[in-house]
Amino acid sequence: MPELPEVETVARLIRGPLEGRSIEGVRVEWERSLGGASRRAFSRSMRGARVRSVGRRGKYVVLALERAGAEAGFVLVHLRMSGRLHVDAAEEPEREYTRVACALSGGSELRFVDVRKFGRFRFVRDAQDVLGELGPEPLSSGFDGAWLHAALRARRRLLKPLLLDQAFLAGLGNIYVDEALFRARLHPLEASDRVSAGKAAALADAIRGTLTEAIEREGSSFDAFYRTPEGNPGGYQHQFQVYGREGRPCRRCGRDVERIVVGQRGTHLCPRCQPRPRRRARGTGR
DNA sequence: AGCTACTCCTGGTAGC
DNA sequence: TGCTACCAGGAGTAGC
Repeated sequence: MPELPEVETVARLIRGPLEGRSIEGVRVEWERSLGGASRRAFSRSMRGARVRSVGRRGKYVVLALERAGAEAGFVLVHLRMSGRLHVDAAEEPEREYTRVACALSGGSELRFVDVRKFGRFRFVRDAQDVLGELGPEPLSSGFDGAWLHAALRARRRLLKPLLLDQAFLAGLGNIYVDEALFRARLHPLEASDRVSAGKAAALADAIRGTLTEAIEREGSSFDAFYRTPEGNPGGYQHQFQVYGREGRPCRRCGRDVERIVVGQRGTHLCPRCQPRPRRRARGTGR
């Protein structure tokens, strides 16, 4: 599933072919991919605009648009489970499951392909309306052990659901949360406000390290869905320590990796490296 | 405040 | 072989 490293890879690879191109026409095959806008309104907003820049915030690919050199809104693409972006020559055969396509100057086409239809290809006037709700970027300079420790203590939540909360920290999904918690030797059911400063620092390092290494390998292709815009699978799935490895030996200690369910999410951990938290004593705190 | 359950979707797969 | 039932999963929402 595309998380921060996959989205970063996509943004980097479509930047070259997209920046500076004008949008000459749009085709909408599945209207709900637009996230509420009508085909007509979407078309009107897009047609004639030029792609000024391509970036990423959290799990969003962000296209900044301009008209006559002035800001003209943004496209926010969320790939969710099965979304992909490709820039193809217009004469290339149609891709199966294409939901939205934008014809570009120079004879290419930006194609949003999404088997499961959960992804979104939205036009917004003000990107901050959406991106402003997100927590900090884990690879930004402001994210470190001290920040994380304070933020964890300000909440009373289970670690895993909190790290998946995009308003808390932007960009992590199911895979990288499991990998980062393993690396920091923290159990996913640990209470956020019981994580020590030292453990929080280890977790911050684990998050940054996992994401950085995954970006270097162009993300993870655990299932058939994620491919880079060039059609290649990522390579980080070969580095997984726990995700998808239930019943197989922990690479650190040899104990079988376990799979539990936390907040309706499949969750992978080594029961020896990540010991179960002690139950909070009744009446503690507050 | 934070938790659970449900919804959106479809290809793949387990079970019969 | 061919059918059905169920599953994964990010995020939004409702209800407790």
